Amino acid sequence: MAEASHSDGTVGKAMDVLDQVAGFGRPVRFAELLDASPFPKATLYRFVQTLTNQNMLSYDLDRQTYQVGVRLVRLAHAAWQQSSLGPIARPHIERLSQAVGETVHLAQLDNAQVLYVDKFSIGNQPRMYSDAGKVGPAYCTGVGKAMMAFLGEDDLDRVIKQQSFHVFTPNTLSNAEELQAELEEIRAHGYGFDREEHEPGIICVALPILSRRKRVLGAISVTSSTQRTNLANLETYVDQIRTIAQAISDDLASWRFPDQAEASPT
Amino acid sequence: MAEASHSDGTVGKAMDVLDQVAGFGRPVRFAELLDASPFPKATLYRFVQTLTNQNMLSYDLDRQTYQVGVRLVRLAHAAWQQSSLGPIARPHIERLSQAVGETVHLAQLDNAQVLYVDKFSIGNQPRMYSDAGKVGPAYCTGVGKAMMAFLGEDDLDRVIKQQSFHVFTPNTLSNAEELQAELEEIRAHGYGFDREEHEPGIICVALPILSRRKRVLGAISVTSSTQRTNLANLETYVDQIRTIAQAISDDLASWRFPDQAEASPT
DNA sequence: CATTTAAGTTTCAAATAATGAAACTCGGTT
DNA sequence: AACCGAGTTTCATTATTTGAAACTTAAATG
Repeated sequence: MAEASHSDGTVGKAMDVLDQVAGFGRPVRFAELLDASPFPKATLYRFVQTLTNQNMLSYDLDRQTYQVGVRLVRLAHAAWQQSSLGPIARPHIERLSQAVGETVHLAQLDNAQVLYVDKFSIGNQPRMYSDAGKVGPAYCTGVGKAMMAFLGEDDLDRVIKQQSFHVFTPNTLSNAEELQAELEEIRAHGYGFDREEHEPGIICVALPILSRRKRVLGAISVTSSTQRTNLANLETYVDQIRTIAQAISDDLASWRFPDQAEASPT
Repeated sequence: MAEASHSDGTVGKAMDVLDQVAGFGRPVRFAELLDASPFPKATLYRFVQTLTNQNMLSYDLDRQTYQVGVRLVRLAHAAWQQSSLGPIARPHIERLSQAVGETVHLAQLDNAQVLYVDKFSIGNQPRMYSDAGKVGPAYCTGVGKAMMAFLGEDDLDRVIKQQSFHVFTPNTLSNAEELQAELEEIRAHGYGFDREEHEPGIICVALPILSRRKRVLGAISVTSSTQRTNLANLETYVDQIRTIAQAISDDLASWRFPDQAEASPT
């Protein structure tokens, strides 16, 4: 699952351990972590101790398992509010979702992955953290490709190198060349599709959210299923989505809070 | 705002820096951090660099400001799902909220503070991360007092020591003795109120969620305003809330995932 | 446009903290 | 009673962190 760079000393390593625990997605024993860890026993042990002290992990005495700690929820509250498009975009995507009668996703790039920052579904209430915070592959999602298409050359190269090109469906793009060609298309049209590339039956149309200086801030998609609709029909939403994307970008700029880097470092 | 223990080496210090940035609640310049930091310039500088590399912070090149990074949102997604009552409790509190027609909060203890893990309001859609992840004082909220009342003696002592006893309203309990007396009451009745102790006009009734072994897992409250209702009326919900609290506890136990420590460490 | 000042960045030897092999402890087996 | 595996601690070695000071911008001022 491609851990981050090992070049950041002790703190970087500790963050890798955090990721590792989060990756399990369930309470995990020390020995399980050890098996999957590049660190020797004593070293890993101390990391886990430290992180637990810090409430970044929590330890279940009875079951002797570690989990990601609640301190992160608190920090994430700040992160979502400060560092994401979430709070600014929310009213817009809500309006869009209601206008088109489909599910709308808002995503940003985190490392080389798509991070879903918000979602508005028709009908059911949004599921708090169970949707926001989710990550997915960039090379086979509408939002992922829409963002990649508008990255600068260096960033794009780095991001492409980090794609796994795992094949999920018959339509999944399976190598960098196919992806590059697709991105070229998207750049030309200004929008892109997900043609059941990640999940069978799930399609979407996506547009990037760009800053004034044409930096990639995020992306919005309108998602549906092949049962409900088709690509040609989704394409009719493009103008509406573009308007919303523009509105979000404008809001961001005027809320004195614009043009954040996201989608660059390391 | 009471940083964590300084006893955890490099990683602990780095986490303190994270908290500090999160505490600002807005993009912040290096110099601002430096002013408020115990660390010398070069040291703080390197921390901020490292955290930025790690995507725990993000840096806005144009404005030269730091913010909490999106990687935290990803981690929090895992934390909320794994380490909180959130996913298990959600259907229950939704049902409760609809039954009583009032806002329901779900909270856990994080350090000595109340951390709101979920919320269900009547009428309006929940505001994702803007509610979940919020923290508040324990000594003057219904959920806070309900949890404290059922802590073990050692834990309780530690938590009380960390309360600030800031006076928000004429009804705010302003010292440890008053609080102890109130907790005694709550222990006797099995539930507690917030009598406009935190915000004028806001009242609630709260019950703890206890594990089989009587450990404090969290708390639920039904919140309203003095305009809409009064304490006597809220009290009529106690049985319903108790049933829900019990149901959450049972679900937790059967989902093989129970009795986590939360509300102990440091 | 030369000068000052503040903010941010880099350096480097000394001080400190991290490292990990190995030894130890403690339940639970065989 | 010896064994085993999981978890924990030890300690000399090694590598990282530390922070005062020097340096580099970039902007404000005379």
